[in-house]
Amino acid sequence: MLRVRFAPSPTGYLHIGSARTFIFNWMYARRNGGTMILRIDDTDVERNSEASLNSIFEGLNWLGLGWDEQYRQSERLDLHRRMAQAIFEKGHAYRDFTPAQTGSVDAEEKNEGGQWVANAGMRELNVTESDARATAGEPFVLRFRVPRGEGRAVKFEDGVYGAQSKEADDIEDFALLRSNAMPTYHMASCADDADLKISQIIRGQDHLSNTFKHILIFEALGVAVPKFAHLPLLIAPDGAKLSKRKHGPVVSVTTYRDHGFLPHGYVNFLCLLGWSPKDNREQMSRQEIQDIFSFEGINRANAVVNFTEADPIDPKALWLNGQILRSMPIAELVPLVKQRLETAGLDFPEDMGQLESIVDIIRARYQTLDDFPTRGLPYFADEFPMEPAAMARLEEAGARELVRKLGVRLEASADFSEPAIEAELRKLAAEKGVKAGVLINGSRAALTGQAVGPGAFHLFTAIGRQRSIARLKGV
RNA sequence: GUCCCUAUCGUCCAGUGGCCUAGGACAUCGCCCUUUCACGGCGGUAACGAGGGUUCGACUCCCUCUGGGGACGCCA
Repeated sequence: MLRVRFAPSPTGYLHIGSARTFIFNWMYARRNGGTMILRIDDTDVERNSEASLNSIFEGLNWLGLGWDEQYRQSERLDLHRRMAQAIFEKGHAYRDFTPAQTGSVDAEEKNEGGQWVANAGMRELNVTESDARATAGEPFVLRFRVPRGEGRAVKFEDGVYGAQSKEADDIEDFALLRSNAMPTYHMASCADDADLKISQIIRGQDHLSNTFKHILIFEALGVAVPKFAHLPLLIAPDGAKLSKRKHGPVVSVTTYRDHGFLPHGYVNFLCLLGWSPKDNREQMSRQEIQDIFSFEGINRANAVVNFTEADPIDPKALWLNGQILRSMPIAELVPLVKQRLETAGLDFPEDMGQLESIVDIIRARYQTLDDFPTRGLPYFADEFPMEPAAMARLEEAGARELVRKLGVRLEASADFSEPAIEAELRKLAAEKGVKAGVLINGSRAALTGQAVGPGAFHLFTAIGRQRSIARLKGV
């Protein structure tokens, strides 16, 4: 039975890279009829926060993909400790009584003298002394006894990166339990992976070198070693790993949501970052992606998420979202737009058909949900700004006067259908000896305050009889 | 510093020794469509990091270098 997991730590909001890891896990599980597990890795009591836990769920729920089982590591500490104890009893771990380092070790200091593998003397401590000091209450950290000096290599086959190998001598004696008896990430993660029968671990490439340690743990535990697949990292335009401190809120999933992205627009975009269907397809439904998702399509090099300080959204993501926005069933789009309008405190037609036709007319030139309450303001409110370019349209060739006149005529006419309006407009233009364009552009300016937009005749019906006439006469 | 990963247009991908005069998409520039704009259509600019091999033939395979990323915590 195929089982995969996504294991975020609640130490910040849902990161764009984490979201992609979640999506790839999800696609892989769904593609292969497996089980998707959400596991909250909250063993770092110091850094965990309820707020970030909420924001992770918020982000995940917005993606709308869901999961099958859910766990919290903090509720499974006994299991972690039991497994650590088992490793210790088998002789694969030892107590290290070296006092914890105080303060944060800065990078330069840490790198002095090359790689650290173990604290002197502790690995060799005999059982009697170790037991005595532990019984006396001296604090210790439990470390894995990495097989050393045996010329042993740890190997595995990565689903994305292929054959991987590392000399055990190059792996340090990593910690399993802290001196406060809390499991470390390595211990908790492996214990849970074993207990939850995770069969395939899909995670970021930043864990590639941890994998050798994890294999050591699985082996010491005497359980089946899961398969691994590591994903290339998402990096910033400056080449650095995406971080909140350096790159700000762009790394958060909520940034895209708040900019009016469709959940699937975001999912689609993220899937294209580091994965390819190999046939040049870009816009794909969830089902399409799910049907062909495989590790073969995953690239090995890191991918840059394109953004600038001024514009936090990747242009390709924006384009993709626009494509989806204008091609999705209108009935699915309207509720999302409605919600957006409500949030903005705007009015919209009660009549579903009317609302649908407005949305359908304007969505061709919009890219996000956010465009409806902003650029689409004139369609949902009577107060809207008159853009300078629109104003210019009204100033030329007596347009303003003609537009008013058109308003009067339309008011007098019972027929407010598009053909009738067009006929009326052209007739008026002919009478006054001006080009129809003057009236068409003038009307658009009067109706929306914008110099650009949908075809003018669609506009009248979208805005509605009452409003249109009032706006024409009021210029 | 040690170890691991990686390298095609500005960006995201395609390319698994001859189909490559290197393809698609975004962005960008131009034209068409549109009495506006967007959508759409057509076209342009734009890349195999460097040096060695292997081979009849390298973007593709090997080595070195260089660049980029990651790991090296009682963080995850």
